[in-house]
Amino acid sequence: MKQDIFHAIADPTRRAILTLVAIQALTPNAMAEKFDMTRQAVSKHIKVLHECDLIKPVQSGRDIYYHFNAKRMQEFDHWLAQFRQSWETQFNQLDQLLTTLKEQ
Amino acid sequence: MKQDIFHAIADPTRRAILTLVAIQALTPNAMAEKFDMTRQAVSKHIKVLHECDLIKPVQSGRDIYYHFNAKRMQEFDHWLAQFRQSWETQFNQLDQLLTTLKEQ
DNA sequence: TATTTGCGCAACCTTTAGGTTGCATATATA
DNA sequence: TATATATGCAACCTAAAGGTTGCGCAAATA
Repeated sequence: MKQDIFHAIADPTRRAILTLVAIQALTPNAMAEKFDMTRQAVSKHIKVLHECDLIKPVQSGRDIYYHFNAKRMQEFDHWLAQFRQSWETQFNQLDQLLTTLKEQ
Repeated sequence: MKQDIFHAIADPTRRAILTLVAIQALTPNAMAEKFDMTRQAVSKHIKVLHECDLIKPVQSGRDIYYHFNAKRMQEFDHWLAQFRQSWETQFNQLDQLLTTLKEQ
């Protein structure tokens, strides 16, 4: 079941996991040490991130290192693109307002 | 209660609302016409978006026009920034790999 | 003034999310 | 080989999410 990446990043623990693995690939146990919950709870979050391809497992003996998948993360950037024009417009309008106020 | 923007954008209906109001400010009724659910359900989504400041109400008689707040959406952009370096690195590595393969 | 219309709030219901514990399996190690 | 360790899966529980209907209120309109 391919999960929604927006749902995936909605959870703060999952965002923290992404931040961690973006720096360095980690095993589930290594991740679990960083959080105040059981390893199984962390594993559930890993599963969600894995199912939507934000992280990728690399097996090494009995260890599994999960790697950050930048390509997938970039989809957020693409989604945001539709709003960039809006915020540039809004900020220009704010600039103009401030300039006008300053001139008075 | 200030809501989390990550939670706010996790719902597909709310993302659709954001796309709509980024183009043009709309009233709850106007939004509700676009979706296959009751006005009240849409209103709940509006409430979530409003509580986390992604949209701003402007009263006009008994109508309320909700405007997109680009500034708030930009926070999502800032969060993404921490991963930009990762994906540039990964893409460069991919480029190098492809170049190496081509040379062989 | 009486009525319609736009909106928000509250109560309720069902599904999903996120945590727990327990167990099975595969690999590493004594 | 026996044991310890890393991981994933399943069952279970509670809280929250997302939908519904019904209601109240304020503004527009007949």
